[in-house]
Amino acid sequence: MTARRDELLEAAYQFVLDHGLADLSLRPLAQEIGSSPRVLLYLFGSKDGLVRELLTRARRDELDALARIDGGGLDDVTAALWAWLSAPQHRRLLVLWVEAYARSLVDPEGPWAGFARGTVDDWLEVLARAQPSGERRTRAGLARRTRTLALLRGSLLDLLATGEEQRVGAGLVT
Amino acid sequence: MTARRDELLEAAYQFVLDHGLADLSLRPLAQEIGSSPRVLLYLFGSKDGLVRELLTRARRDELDALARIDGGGLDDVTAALWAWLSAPQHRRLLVLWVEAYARSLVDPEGPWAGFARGTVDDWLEVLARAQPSGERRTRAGLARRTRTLALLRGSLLDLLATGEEQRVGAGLVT
DNA sequence: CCCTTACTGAAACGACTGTTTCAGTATGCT
DNA sequence: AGCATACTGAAACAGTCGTTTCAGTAAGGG
Repeated sequence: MTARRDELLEAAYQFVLDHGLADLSLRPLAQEIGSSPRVLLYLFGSKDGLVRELLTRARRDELDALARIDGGGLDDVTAALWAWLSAPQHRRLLVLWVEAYARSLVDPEGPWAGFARGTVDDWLEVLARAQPSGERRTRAGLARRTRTLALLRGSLLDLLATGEEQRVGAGLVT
Repeated sequence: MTARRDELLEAAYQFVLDHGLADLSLRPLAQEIGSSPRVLLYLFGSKDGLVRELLTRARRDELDALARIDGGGLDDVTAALWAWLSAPQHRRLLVLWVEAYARSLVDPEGPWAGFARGTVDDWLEVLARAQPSGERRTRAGLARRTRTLALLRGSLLDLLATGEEQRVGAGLVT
């Protein structure tokens, strides 16, 4: 059911990937995706409801990518993750990701609540699965995947700001 | 001259540290700092002008901190930088920093234009000064400080989301 | 004393916001 | 046939936004 809802959510998601969340407002969005504010409110309850679903949608893209990565040790997984993070076709998603992350730091209320915290856990879990089960439960193992996560995300921030894939990539493998 | 201007900018800066940039609007801001929209517009030209100055003000705090750090090799400087980044009293500033960073990624127009790019350069330069002049100009040297920067910033993102200073700190020194 | 400079108050302007009200249509089940 | 369910359009609501207009005060130098 609610086929139209899914369809509009997908269209809105594409719109948000192009324009960001910060200045999102219902009338321009509705116009672009061939709908109306009235309908969006009917289907999603409120603007916050819509934004919540958009973030869930974005998280799904992220989790799908993470799920596709398996096998190999921590270094292999790190390389695979970086390949995904640095792919040009994912840039829009990752910028949206940074925006939502920032927003959830500033005010813990609202639709983005818990986004930053949740995404840390998602990624740490993926990295944990890449560790031998012996190392996984040690304090050193936790430290190592925390470090790996920091390295990946710091590199991502750099890449998104500068676009210098070569320099950033070289830093990662050093 | 324009003593009142400096005074109001400082007050507005404190306000923004508490409330973020995303929902900033003139009337509530003016009320809180004992001014009026009229005066803010007169002194700063426009809201964008005010935001520009606020970001410049934030960057000054950042650069002051960076300037106070000197001496020692790259590892010493990294430790000193992390001590500053992880200090609780800087958290508001760093959340504001992430917000401005994200915003400048989403739309390159507006007052935050170039913020992300500029801050990468600021930090890379500080790290470069911590490298022996021999290493500094090599490709490997660039890669190493790029990596260090990524590590610091990725750790910062983690810390701001989770507050788990111990785990994140352990990841950094591993 | 006058005139410039710095600053301020009150009110309005037009544009926009999320949301609501009231009205429908079209489809498909019973 | 009847009726519920899903969806939609147009218009209005009350509020906020950045900015402008018109008005003024207070201080300091010539």
